[in-house]
Amino acid sequence: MRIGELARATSTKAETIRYYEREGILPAADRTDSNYRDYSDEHLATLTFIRRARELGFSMAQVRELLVLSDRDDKPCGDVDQLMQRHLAETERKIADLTMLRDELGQMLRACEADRIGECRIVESLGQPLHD
Amino acid sequence: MRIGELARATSTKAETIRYYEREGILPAADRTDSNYRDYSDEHLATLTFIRRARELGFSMAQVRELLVLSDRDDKPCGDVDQLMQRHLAETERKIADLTMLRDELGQMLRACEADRIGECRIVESLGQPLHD
DNA sequence: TATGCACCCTGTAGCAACTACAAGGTCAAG
DNA sequence: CTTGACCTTGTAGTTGCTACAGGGTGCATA
Repeated sequence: MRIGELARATSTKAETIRYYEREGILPAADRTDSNYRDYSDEHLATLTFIRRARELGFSMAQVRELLVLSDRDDKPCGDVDQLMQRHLAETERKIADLTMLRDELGQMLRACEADRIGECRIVESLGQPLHD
Repeated sequence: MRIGELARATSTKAETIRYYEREGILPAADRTDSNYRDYSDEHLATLTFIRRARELGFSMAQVRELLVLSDRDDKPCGDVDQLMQRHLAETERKIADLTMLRDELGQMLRACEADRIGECRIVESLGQPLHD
């Protein structure tokens, strides 16, 4: 299949596919006589894998690792599992951070509401020093 | 104060401060005879504001807006409030996304656990097509 | 006075992970 | 034979910094 078809099949832009090839994350495709890229079903599977992992928040470097691990038949589970665990922990940290952030934003907005008669306090509260 | 002192006072790298100046987000400082930047307390207040807003997840463009709004004395509250509301909503969306992600990662890991005797299923489940 | 060291200056290039052109080649339909 | 959709390469832009390189300044100490 040509790059456009692969792009549609994986909800990926053709430019992104070429970028993955340049980065060595997706193997280069065969070429037709007119120099068009000609992808196989294996390419489709690999790109699907890459996009799914990216969608799950894995970095390109992590996707690279996952691809190497998924290629090995000998007990890859331990390594993959570890990568997933680490990623899960990081995701939970992000959620916690964003939740604190949300609470802080909510507080600021409520402070503003409560202060309708007087002055808006949002701007002032943004001027408070950082809490390291 | 010189750039290093301002940097320490705001937990910001000097390079970042110069970057903010280049971007026009922090006003240029006076210069000493030896061409060193010489910052005022107002600069300190503005940079504190910027860093706090960035820490709260506002983009540079949003910080720019906030700075303009916070400079106006005439009822800026409505506009600031709206910006905050939008940012809050976006933050909540991100939390929801990450929570789904976390659940999915957790499921994959459990599938792997349950399958110790057989084969690891993480790699396969990563190969599933994307859910648009 | 010399020297060392911390600090400052400008300018440029790099990071992640794409995205968006520009300028041109290919192919099938009408 | 032309139109339009597709493909090619190469380069530059995005966001928010960060990291040099290669030089100048300011102050304490030997």
